[in-house]
Amino acid sequence: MSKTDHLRNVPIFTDLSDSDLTKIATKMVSREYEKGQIILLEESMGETFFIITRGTVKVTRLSDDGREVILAMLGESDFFGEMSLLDGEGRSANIVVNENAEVMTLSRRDFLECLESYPKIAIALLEELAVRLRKSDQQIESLSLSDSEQRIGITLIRLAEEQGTIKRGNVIVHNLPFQQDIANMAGTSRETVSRTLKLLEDKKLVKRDGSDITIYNFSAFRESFS
Amino acid sequence: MSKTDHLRNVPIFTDLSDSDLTKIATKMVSREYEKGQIILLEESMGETFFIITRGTVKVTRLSDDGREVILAMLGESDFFGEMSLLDGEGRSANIVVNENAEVMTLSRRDFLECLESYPKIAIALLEELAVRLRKSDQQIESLSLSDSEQRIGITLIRLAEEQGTIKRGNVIVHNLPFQQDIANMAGTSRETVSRTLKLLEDKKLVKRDGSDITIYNFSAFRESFS
DNA sequence: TAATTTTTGTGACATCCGTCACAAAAATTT
DNA sequence: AAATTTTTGTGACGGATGTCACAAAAATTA
Repeated sequence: MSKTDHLRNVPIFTDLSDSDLTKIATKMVSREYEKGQIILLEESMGETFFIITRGTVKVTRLSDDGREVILAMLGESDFFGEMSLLDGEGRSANIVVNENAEVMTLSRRDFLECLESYPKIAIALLEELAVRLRKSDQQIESLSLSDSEQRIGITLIRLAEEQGTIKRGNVIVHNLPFQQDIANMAGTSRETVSRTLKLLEDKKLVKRDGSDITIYNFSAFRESFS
Repeated sequence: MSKTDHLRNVPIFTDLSDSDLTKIATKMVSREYEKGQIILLEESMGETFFIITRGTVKVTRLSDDGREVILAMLGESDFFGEMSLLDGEGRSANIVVNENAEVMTLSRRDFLECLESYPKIAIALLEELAVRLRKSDQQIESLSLSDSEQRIGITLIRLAEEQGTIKRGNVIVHNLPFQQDIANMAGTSRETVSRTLKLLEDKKLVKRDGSDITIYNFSAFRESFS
């Protein structure tokens, strides 16, 4: 798959013509990272825009005492690094490689140039940020109002919507993150995740098989965790 | 204060020339709302962009059982309604008038037209959304990792940064929201807010006087609630 | 295969904090 | 000023859930 092809799959670039895509692609540099590597820390400051072409990463924040919050899991065609580029502030989150990843990078200069030359990109990016803001709002609500079972259910839904495959109304998520990561996404403890997953299985709402999980009757599942 | 003057204070419009501002101002309509009124519900869907010219509003989400989460408090020169306009989804939050408010509105059509005609607005709006996303991320972290005392402290900091006045290193916030609202911002209960405010006062970190509060040594205060 | 490390499961316990109840205080209305 | 409503303060209580401890299972390495 060529650089141009990868770009075409990225929401904020879909509106562009092939020739424009190619023009941008030539400015991008490919790079690989291994599981566990921290991508943004090495950069002195947010100076780069990244697009994931393979693998997955965690967007995290760390407290002083080492506890981790996972704000999002990103996969192929997702992008990150745009925030610091936009508002000039330093990084607000770390990016930790979850599954060996390949990314394409664009320098600050070139990124901002893109925004100015292609207004469509700016508008598409606005849409994307709006979507993310919406998701953040939902998460704030669920952290504020829901108990741990609901928050874990909602986390499963997020994972399913991002990387699940549908099969007759059920959704299968392969390679579910470790319980510790699910806990860090749901704002709870690893032990509670363990107990709750078992609970959901007892209720016949999900079925686990190794690192895969099947969510039965996904739309009903989503409904019940509103 | 004229419409144009109001516009000039709004971050996303500051880069524009006076003539451009006036052009936009003519398309805007002023409107008043009273305390307690819900602004967006009456609109069938997100079809309007709002700028606050007086008063304050709460951005909230409501659960089915009536509990409220306050995502933000907005005041003069802040704006809202842009999210639905950008991604076409329905409202994700309600706007409740906190203190009698006057707003200027722009129709969907005109708003999107602005974005296309003035790329500077689009880029400034991107910056603003980036800032909001950052704040959301911080809030998600604090809801995930902090205990109620810290969350309330952080909420006080948010309020102070938005509407506080500095006096020799201390910050005074006038018209502190009700404890119930602080609780809904901090993701805790009203009773816990009552007890915690007293605790902070006992620790000589703040001083209350009616509906005003003084935060002593604000930078140290902010530091200690990181 | 064996050894080691990582991940998961589960009991016991303590505690933070939400909820309920009601009184005091403050603000608002009559 | 009196009455009413709203907001705040505070005790008591229980339960959800974080933490600790350790075993079992699974994955990885030797």
